[in-house]
Amino acid sequence: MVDHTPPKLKDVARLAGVSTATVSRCLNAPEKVIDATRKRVLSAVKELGYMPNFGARALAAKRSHTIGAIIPTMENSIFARGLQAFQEKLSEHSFDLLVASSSYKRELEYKQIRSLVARGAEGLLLIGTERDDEIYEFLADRNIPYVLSWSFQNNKDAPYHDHFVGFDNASAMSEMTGRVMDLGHKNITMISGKHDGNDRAFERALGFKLAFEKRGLDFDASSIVETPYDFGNAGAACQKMLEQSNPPTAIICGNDVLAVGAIMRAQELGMNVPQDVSITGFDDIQIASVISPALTTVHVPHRQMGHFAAKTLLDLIQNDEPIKSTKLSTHIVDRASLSAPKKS
Amino acid sequence: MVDHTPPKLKDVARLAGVSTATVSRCLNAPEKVIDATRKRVLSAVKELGYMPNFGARALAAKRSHTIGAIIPTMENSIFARGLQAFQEKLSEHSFDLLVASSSYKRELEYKQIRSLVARGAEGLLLIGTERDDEIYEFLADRNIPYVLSWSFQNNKDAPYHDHFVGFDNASAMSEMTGRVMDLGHKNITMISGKHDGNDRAFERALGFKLAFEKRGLDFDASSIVETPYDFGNAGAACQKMLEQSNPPTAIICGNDVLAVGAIMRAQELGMNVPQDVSITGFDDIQIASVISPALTTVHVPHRQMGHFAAKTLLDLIQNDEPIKSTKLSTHIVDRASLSAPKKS
DNA sequence: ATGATTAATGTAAGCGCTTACATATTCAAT
DNA sequence: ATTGAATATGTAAGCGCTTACATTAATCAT
Repeated sequence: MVDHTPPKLKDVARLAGVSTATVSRCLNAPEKVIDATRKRVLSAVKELGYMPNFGARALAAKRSHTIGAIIPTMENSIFARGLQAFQEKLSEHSFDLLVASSSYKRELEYKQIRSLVARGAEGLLLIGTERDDEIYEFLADRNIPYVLSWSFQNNKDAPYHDHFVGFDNASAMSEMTGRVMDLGHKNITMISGKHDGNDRAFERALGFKLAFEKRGLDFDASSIVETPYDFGNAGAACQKMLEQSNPPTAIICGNDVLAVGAIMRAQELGMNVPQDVSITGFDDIQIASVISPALTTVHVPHRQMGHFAAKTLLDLIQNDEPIKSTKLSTHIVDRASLSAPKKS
Repeated sequence: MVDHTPPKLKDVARLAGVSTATVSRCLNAPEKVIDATRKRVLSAVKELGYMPNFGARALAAKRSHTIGAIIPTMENSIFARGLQAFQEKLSEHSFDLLVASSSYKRELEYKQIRSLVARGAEGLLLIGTERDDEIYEFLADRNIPYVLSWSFQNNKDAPYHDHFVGFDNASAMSEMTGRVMDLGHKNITMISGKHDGNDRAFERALGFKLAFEKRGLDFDASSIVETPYDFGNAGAACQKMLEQSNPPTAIICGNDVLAVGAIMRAQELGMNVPQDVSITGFDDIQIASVISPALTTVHVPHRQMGHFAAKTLLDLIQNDEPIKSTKLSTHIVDRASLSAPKKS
């Protein structure tokens, strides 16, 4: 029968003939231990297959080497990619990643924030800004660093305004809308993701509106329709728009999934994209280049965002650097789903 | 200045006028405490905003309420979906999820397995079987439950043969290959993912071969080419096959990403899929239904797998049920990329 | 050589919980 | 009332580490 209790610090100390303090130092501050003893200790560690107990270590040192992330869902590839990059960077610095998903539910997110903090997360990655002040106060009270990602806002009054590692959804969408207008489209509508609890969706819709205002054009609020994040709903929204008496010549979508849903439906309805109707996306995920016609969309540097977010958090925790937002840039990827409207 | 040290169990006890033991019981075994006191304690907890310290709790109770998952990468949507489902189920049972990604690197995976165990993971989700016995021994030694997912094998000698929650890659692929043969294809090749460290890829290739053997057909090993997991490489492999003197009428791909890469390249080369060449996939991810022609592929119940894996692990940990494999079933989704070969 | 510094190691006091065990309280049955 | 079992609560000993402080060894200037 094998011994089922893992070796402890004390066992290592005994085998190496030193005190537990010395073993601990070997592991956490090797420079404080003379070469000869360190070698002895390390070989004892190896011989016993010793691994420090996390709970004990966290308790004694008040450090967990853990960072938490709460994302709406991993199934959305934009988050998955960012999270992957985030984790890679953390791993480089031997931090572990605790993941929770909120399914876009506000209360669930709060619960999870609290839970991760209670679990000793030394920092948090959060998506967007839509949450009660209470939560930001909680984080501030406990002195827990956090970054807000996939967003960027300039509201200097907000308690979190310097915590962004993201991009400006509104101006990116405004730029895309401007591009569409420049091609001569006059009748443009938008299929937007649900705004509730999702400031990215809201900001993108805002950007759409901004483009009209910037050019002094009339903006009709009913040109935006909100719909859940999937092909079917986007398709339905698209069909409704196309079947109006005065159908749009361009439909701007809040993200690539909606855009793909729209394209597929438009094609099912016998329309030609982009000749009959142009359709644009946002995010530049894999399907954007697979769909035919390939999707003209806004490229978002998801991986870069994950890396930066990790770096920022690590700097805050390890080097005590002050928090500071960083704004990443997006750009439009020209593909085939957007063209000038046909003359008629 | 606000108080920066969080409240402790002792503070709650003092405020409620009870001992720390009673508070602890209120939180962990409420039925052992009389209603009146429990109410008093809970209101004290709320008033102070108390949350138990994870490290201390883990240390004292020798329980972490944490399960670890090591997946090749979250960027692959098949894993992301499964992981999401896995996490949801864990969350229902108030277990937290610790995630690490191995980037398909064996040594990295070992390191992470050890690290997660040291962090007190009470169970582990692992992908596939390709690893040294040493690791399985380590897990057995420490008595750490684990499940192997995305695979299913019947090798009764393997130390892990009863730890599967997955599906049989080989027979699923054999079935798909059979389907292609039934349509009359004689010259069939396969684009496979890299086998090294990836038993799923290996098993799928094996299934391809099995289909030939099952029908007593000659199998030419050179009909399978291994290629990295991306559009470009799949496209290159596809092109090479198509430019042979005797090109295949059907190309079976080890997964949907490879299949999509192949389809796109075939179309670029001016070929018509499926008239000139049929192409099939495996996994049934989102792009499979977006690509044109829509991909005929093997549907894998990724979410179901995640749920089951979580359930299995939870049963092992909480109810001490014995480990037992469960085999999920896959099925072929008929879409447009596969048809009979054209007469010539 | 000698005391003063500095470097290496040891001693032991927690970190904030859980839980076995001891004690106090309740309550049914005599 | 009295006893005893059952129930509720309290006491205090760890859990396995880190680290301030004490001690000892090594180094150095004089």
